[in-house]
Amino acid sequence: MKRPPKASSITVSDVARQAKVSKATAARVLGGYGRVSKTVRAAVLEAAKALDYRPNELARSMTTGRSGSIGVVVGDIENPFFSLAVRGISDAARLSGINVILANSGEQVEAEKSAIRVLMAKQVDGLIVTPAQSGEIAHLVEVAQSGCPLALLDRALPDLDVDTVTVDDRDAALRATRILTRAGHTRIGYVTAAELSGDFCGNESRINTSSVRERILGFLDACREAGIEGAERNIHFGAGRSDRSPAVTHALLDHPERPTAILASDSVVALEVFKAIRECGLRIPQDISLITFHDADWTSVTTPPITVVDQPVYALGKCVAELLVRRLKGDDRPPERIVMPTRIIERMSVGQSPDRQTVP
Amino acid sequence: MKRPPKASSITVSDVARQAKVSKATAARVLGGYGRVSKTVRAAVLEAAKALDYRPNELARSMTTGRSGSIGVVVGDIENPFFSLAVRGISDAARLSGINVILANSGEQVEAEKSAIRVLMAKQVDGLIVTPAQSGEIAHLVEVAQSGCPLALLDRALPDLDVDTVTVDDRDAALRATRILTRAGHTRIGYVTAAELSGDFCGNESRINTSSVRERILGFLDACREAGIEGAERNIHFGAGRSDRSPAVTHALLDHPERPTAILASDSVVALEVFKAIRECGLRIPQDISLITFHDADWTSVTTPPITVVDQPVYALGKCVAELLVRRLKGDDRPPERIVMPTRIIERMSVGQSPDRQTVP
DNA sequence: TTTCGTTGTGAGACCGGTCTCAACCGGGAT
DNA sequence: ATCCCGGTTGAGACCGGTCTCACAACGAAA
Repeated sequence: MKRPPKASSITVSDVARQAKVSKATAARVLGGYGRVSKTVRAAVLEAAKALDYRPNELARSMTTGRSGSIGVVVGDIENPFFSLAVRGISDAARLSGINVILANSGEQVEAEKSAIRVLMAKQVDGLIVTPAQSGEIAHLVEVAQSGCPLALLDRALPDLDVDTVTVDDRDAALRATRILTRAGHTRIGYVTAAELSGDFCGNESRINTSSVRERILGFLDACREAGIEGAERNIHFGAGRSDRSPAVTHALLDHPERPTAILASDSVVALEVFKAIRECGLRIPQDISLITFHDADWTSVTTPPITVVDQPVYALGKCVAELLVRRLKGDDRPPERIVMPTRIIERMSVGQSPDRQTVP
Repeated sequence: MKRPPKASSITVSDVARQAKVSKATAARVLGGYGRVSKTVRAAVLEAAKALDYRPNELARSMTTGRSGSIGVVVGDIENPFFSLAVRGISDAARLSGINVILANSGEQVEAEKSAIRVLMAKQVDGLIVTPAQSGEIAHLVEVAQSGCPLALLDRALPDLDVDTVTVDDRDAALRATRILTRAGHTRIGYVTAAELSGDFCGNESRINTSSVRERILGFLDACREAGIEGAERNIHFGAGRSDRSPAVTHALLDHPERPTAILASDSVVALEVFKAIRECGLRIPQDISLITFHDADWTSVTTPPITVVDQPVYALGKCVAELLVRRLKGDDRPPERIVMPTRIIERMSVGQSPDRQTVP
């Protein structure tokens, strides 16, 4: 307070004085509430223009209790999936005159908690979160209970009944995997960036992120359907942007029983896998087939172009934002859980299993 | 104000009452200023914990005049260049306990102005902007004059003397183009997403964005150096994410005198060009060579992998943010203009000019 | 002419913090 | 015993808005 670094700005009182009316009246016309006579309104407006008055949103928020902004906590803005979703969110928000405060959790619950704390302290009117862990959601429950509208993006939380927008992860994984099994693949690897606390051992309750779990479930469904046993052992965690990532993917490919097909959980992982496949001197799709979630722009320009699960990412973001905005406006219908459909874009990265070709 | 939607929260006064001290004293320990005896501090802290007190940052900002957040206005978050830069910014900001309010201008000056207005009204402590147009900077000048620290990212503004971080665009373009000219290319196209108001006609003052202008200047330098005439005619604007983009790139390639080499101004444009080249049935690098700015992750996995100008994007973001934070802390050295070096990563997308091969 | 209702305006409380200022306290110097 | 002093505390102003309430002015209805 000592040194207001900004040039002390024009306040309602200043305008009121200039227009020779009371602060209350000036505030009425400037704030656009209550009734004012035409003449006075004009006088105030003129004074405001002359003084170049700009309202202090902070002060306004202070009394109204509404800040006019929502907080968005995503796993990783750099992931094209999230940047596209964020654009969907901001576009929808802007349409309602709301702006977005963005925070990155880096998929770390602690960072997520801290971001939420900060955003709440900033009095955001609502929150959109892609929860990093479905195991640790106390902080989210707390938000919801505090009455702050909360919406979940891309990842559902069974125990948290709030507006949620996801895609049909399980079904998508099922369909994608089927493409692989129908091409005769029996050793199929699933690679995800998610980290696992402890060992998987086929116990899906260990998987903390709902979308990851659903996809794995869909993957296993398809494997089971095709009579593939022990598919659980081919699920690999911890790929993605971490330092360990190359190690994970290479370990996968160097293995004597390496998979003949891989399903990647997002485009960042897929890129890593794609690079690793090249480095190992393997060919797609002759030696190994690849399908990935997210139709990232680059997937269509590789040689061969890659078969993908196309998620309506922008719509996903737009949709949560719209849901949240509706809440802000006072809608109190029971929470919705919207599941958006995905479609598979078949390109050239899936081939017959080399196993099948050699056997007959 | 009628209906505070949030459950009315615990305030300093509540804590004070519970701890049986005055509001002032409670505020002192909660706000961490002034002197308080150990015993009283403990009592207040205990009361705060019991009541689950959380400070209202808005109220705090209100009196201090500092909001603890900075505004960032970028052209397009979806462009990997910007998302990476934004991560650099947020990482640096977080280290200083500052958070980031992100806004998208979509490269539209009006949207940029509006975003800045909103951010200023929200009392951000500082602003990082990638100005969409170097011609219209009145709003930025105003920000700077109002005493709000402002820093420019990726694009310099000669007439605006504030902290600026850019890359050596001109030199980078020169070096990249030289690679092309030295491979014998004489018909070289430069493709950028930037829009031009009016016709170019070789008049670089028409180009509104500094980085775009610098690059074009570098490009022309190299062409001139190689004795190529009329290179100006091979500069193409308006590619990128717009609807017209495919038209622009195709028109370029369908032209009878189509270039034998292309320099793309960013990875989004390059991807568009890459696709178009494929669709025209042309081969890289035999029929046409390609270099692009920004070492986007996909550029290394295409066939062939693409030669790029590698900009230190993350560092760029981190650096502006650090510069800005320094200002916030009261540093009043004269503004710095930092130009970061780029390097060219030569991959496989540049070949000898087919012209040269046929002639001798 | 009195009464009522409507409309426009001003005074001042309030939001939840920060910060100034004065009062109070006990102990050491005088 | 008196004075001074630093440490501690409480009262209350303040930030820049919003909003309640009281009141004045005026025209219409009774």
